[in-house]
Amino acid sequence: MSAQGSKPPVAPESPDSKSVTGRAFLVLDAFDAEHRHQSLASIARRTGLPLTTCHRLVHELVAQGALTRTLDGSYEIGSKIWRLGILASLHSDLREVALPYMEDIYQLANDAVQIGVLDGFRCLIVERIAGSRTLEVISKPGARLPLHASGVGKVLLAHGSTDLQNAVFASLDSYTGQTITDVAVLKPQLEAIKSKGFAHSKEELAVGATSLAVPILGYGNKVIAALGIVTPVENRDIERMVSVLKVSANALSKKLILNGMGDLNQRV
Amino acid sequence: MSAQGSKPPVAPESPDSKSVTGRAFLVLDAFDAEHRHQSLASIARRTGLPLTTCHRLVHELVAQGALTRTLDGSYEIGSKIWRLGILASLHSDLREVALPYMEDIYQLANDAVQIGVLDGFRCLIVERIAGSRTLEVISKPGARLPLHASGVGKVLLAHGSTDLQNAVFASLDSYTGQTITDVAVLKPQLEAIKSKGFAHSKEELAVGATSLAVPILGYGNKVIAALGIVTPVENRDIERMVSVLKVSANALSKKLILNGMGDLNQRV
DNA sequence: AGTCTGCTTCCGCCCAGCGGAAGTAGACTT
DNA sequence: AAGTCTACTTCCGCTGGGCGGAAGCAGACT
Repeated sequence: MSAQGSKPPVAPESPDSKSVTGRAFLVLDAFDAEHRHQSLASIARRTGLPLTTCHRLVHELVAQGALTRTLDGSYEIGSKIWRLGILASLHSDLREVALPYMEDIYQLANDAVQIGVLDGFRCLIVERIAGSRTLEVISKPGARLPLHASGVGKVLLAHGSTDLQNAVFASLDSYTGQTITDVAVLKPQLEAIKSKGFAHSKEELAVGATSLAVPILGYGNKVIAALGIVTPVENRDIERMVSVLKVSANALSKKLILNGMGDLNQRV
Repeated sequence: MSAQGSKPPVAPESPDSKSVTGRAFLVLDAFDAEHRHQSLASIARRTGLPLTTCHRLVHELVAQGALTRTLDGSYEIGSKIWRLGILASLHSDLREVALPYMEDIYQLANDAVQIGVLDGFRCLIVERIAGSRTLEVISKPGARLPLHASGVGKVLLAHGSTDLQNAVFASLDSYTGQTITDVAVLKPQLEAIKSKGFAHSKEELAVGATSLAVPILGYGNKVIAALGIVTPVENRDIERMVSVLKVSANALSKKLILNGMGDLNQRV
């Protein structure tokens, strides 16, 4: 271990199949929006666990109610996990309080509105409002967007620790031709986001999707979340939309602090 | 064990701290709506696990993102559990589809509207709409109501297997003076619910809360959920409300089957 | 009959998990 | 300032639960 004294950029995203709980969560992590129903064999394949081991774990998880077996024999996330999940402050605090504010913005903008928090080296989308007209992007609740290629992500990255930034800089994956993969370009942009108070992302994550985002502050003016909109085309009236977002974000910040929710802290 | 050949009424609710995953979920189960934030010691106390063991488990769970440590040193459910939870069909299928129908009912009734499914020997509340005016009952999403003392619960119980019914009959806890604790009273009522197509519960779970509920059908007319309203006082116009509920429930049933979601099957 | 792929049961080896004991840190009392 | 809480963390040797290869079972496709 060295990496210049700062935390090496490997840290998260590594459930580490060593411990039993590690393996159990490897199994659970095999499930995502595209793989909500899976056969035992599929889980084993995706986790890399030996079939027998996987079989035992899956059965234990079913016994716990963490997984459920459906009629066709495949497995899916069970009610216990759902029940526990709604106890997370992401859901019962942030989401609950933010929704009305998000709806206000939606009324004005008619574009998809989203709110996200820092989760490891990604931006976790906590809630999203979108009309049927809106393009169906990859940012449903629960999605984890890259920090360097989305409006909300950039806000969190700009206000994040240098440790976080360095870790992200170390692997700037490209998604479209517009994705910023050069630290020399990204770094000044993050500075601008901090000074101007909003982030802008033009088709950096998906072609045709442009986004604007502003920070939401908690105790001690610490950035605890990001609020943003995603528009299908380049929005001409950036200034106006930024104003709308800022007003809502300020109100939301105050409301959160007032309700004693000014510390949705992540990080281990 | 005997219990007349049928499954003994002990079966569920027993995570069985033997296996490691069992213990891990014991820890997670220590969290509920009243205990969303807990200290390590509190978790150890509530689970009955030795402090050291609990300490190790909690740390592993934090490393997995299943728990998060907050600023004040206490723990709460982490983002991973939340992320996984929204993949459960309860959330992404039932809840999503049912909400519009529930809002329709809310417009007409202006009482709390709720939808629940069978979860073990309880009725799990999947979603709920309630105005600020509405009394703050115990039935938030994620709550697990007794089957014999709530409208939605009774619907599920009435259409449940005899195994389920016998298990429930074995322990009819009392919540108010109105709670039905006598099988001889409950049994005919369940029959009536099946024939009349709706359940009625008058202050059986909480004083001042009366409820009406109807079944939601899936493939093969199997009851997969219950839709109900909770009113603060005895609703004079029962007939009308039952009609409204039945119309919505029918429409919802059709929609669910149409979308290929006619099998939100629980049970191990 | 032959050969898939997918799931389940069996069983002996061994290391990961266990938890008592002891140590650290803060808060509150005397 | 010494004493005593309660809350958390680290250490370490013992052992039983987890491990996973192998083999058995069931259906589907050739």
